[in-house]
Amino acid sequence: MDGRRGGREDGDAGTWNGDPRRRGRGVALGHRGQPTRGPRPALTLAGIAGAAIRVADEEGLDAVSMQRVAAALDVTKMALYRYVASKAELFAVMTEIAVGEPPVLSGVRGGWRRKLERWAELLRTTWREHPWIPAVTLGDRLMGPRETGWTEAAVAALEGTGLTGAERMDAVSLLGGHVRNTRSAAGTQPWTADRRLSPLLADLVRRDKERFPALVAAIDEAGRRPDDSGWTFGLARILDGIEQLVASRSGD
Amino acid sequence: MDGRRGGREDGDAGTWNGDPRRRGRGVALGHRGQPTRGPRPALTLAGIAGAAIRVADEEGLDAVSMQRVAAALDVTKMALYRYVASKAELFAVMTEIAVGEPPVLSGVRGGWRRKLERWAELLRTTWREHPWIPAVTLGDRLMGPRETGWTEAAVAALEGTGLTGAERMDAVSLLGGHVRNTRSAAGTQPWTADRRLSPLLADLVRRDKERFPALVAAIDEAGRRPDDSGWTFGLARILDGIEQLVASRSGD
DNA sequence: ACACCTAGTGTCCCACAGACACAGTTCCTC
DNA sequence: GAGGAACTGTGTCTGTGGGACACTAGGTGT
Repeated sequence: MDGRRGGREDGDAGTWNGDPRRRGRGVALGHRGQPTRGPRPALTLAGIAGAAIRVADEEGLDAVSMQRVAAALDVTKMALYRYVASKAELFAVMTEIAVGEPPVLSGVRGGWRRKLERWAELLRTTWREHPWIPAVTLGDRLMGPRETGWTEAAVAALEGTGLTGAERMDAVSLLGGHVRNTRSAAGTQPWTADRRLSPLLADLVRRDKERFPALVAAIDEAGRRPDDSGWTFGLARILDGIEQLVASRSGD
Repeated sequence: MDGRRGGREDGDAGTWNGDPRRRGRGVALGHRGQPTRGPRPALTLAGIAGAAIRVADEEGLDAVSMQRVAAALDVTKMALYRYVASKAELFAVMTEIAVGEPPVLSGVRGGWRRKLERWAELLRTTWREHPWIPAVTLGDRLMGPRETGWTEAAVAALEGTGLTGAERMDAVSLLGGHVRNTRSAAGTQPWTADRRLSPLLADLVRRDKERFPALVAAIDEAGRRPDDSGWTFGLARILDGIEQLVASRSGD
């Protein structure tokens, strides 16, 4: 089953050169600079990444081993190293493909706020389909052009607001960070743990009522809330904050 | 060197029972419920966690292997499993110890905003000393009592603001998330990569000026900025947003 | 003195990332 | 058309990691 090779998960993802200190040949996400000498490649970078993405989506990031991905393509693990210099690079390519083409916000009416709102929602949707993205995009790494394209779109939406360049970038960072947090923070806060994890922490909190009185009060008062409560709340707060800054700028 | 055992990194961290489905004996972060039968333990949970924390602080989280930690304590790797059920549990104990005692904000004058500001700064400081914490506190997991105590402190600061219980929790989540992001997002955004990583991405962005015009403009206008620019910006925006909500509530 | 519990050890297994040499392909050049 | 040259996928090997399990040595109750 699923023994198909390659897999055209994606047609053209631009010029993504992976780790250039290792591979001089023009490596792109598909056909590009094919050397004309040896046997034809049985795989494509996009196909490999696609298989890896499928594994990650279905079984989690930890299930993504070179072995596993290779098996899904009916190849040996070492074959993958012809396309990818390391597992880290595989993750990079996976990310670049999974984030998809950056959105076009010019069609969104209503000024920067509506545009950013839309941008954040789209990003959130994309990341929801690939829950492993937050974990992979953590720490020092290279960003691919599509990923950069997402940032570009958001920064562009803030042009003409009177914010400085640094402020525009910080604002986008802030918003993107919120998406990341609400996508990856399951269980990080006690109430989310309360909702989905063992009742252990809830026990701890409730048993030590005198130790966490404010928390107990808040939890009891909150009751059942929708899953995306933190998302909408934070989004509104952040945009309100930015709006206030924008207003103060145009008030000069 | 550093062959000292135990290590009293921490005196009393409360009742942290790790994974209770596995260990019935009263395991605390130090002396507690010592059985009186066999040979004296050569180690303590706190000592082990302390050694692991030291490794993580100095060489990064990836350097924390059972072998490595055991070696630092002059013990076999398997000896650690007498104190810890799994590596995940070791991480949990490390975190619980590393976050430290939650702050007391009652001494902070100036209302909830100043309190939260202080809270966030303290959290940030703590996390700065242990840069691995964001990575470890990601995903589903249990929160220890001290960690919960941090949340408690922040939620308590919001009492009397007119916010609902859910809003109080969401606000704290939002703030904590911001700390997490500005602590772990190095290289996640193109300009931070620009600053500290290879010039590769900067090249990409600049070479494709026509592809990322808004980004180029923002970067050029921003120039050199302090490292914590994103931090202070986001903090101010978030607090402004919360303040607006608080105001609207008291205006009812 | 003996039994019983307990702590650290030694040995084993499996999964994983990656190095490296090799064999089979395909085209370019003489 | 015959050899390379260049290249792709394979087989094999090493090192490192987490963890299971049986065992030995140490200490305390009866």
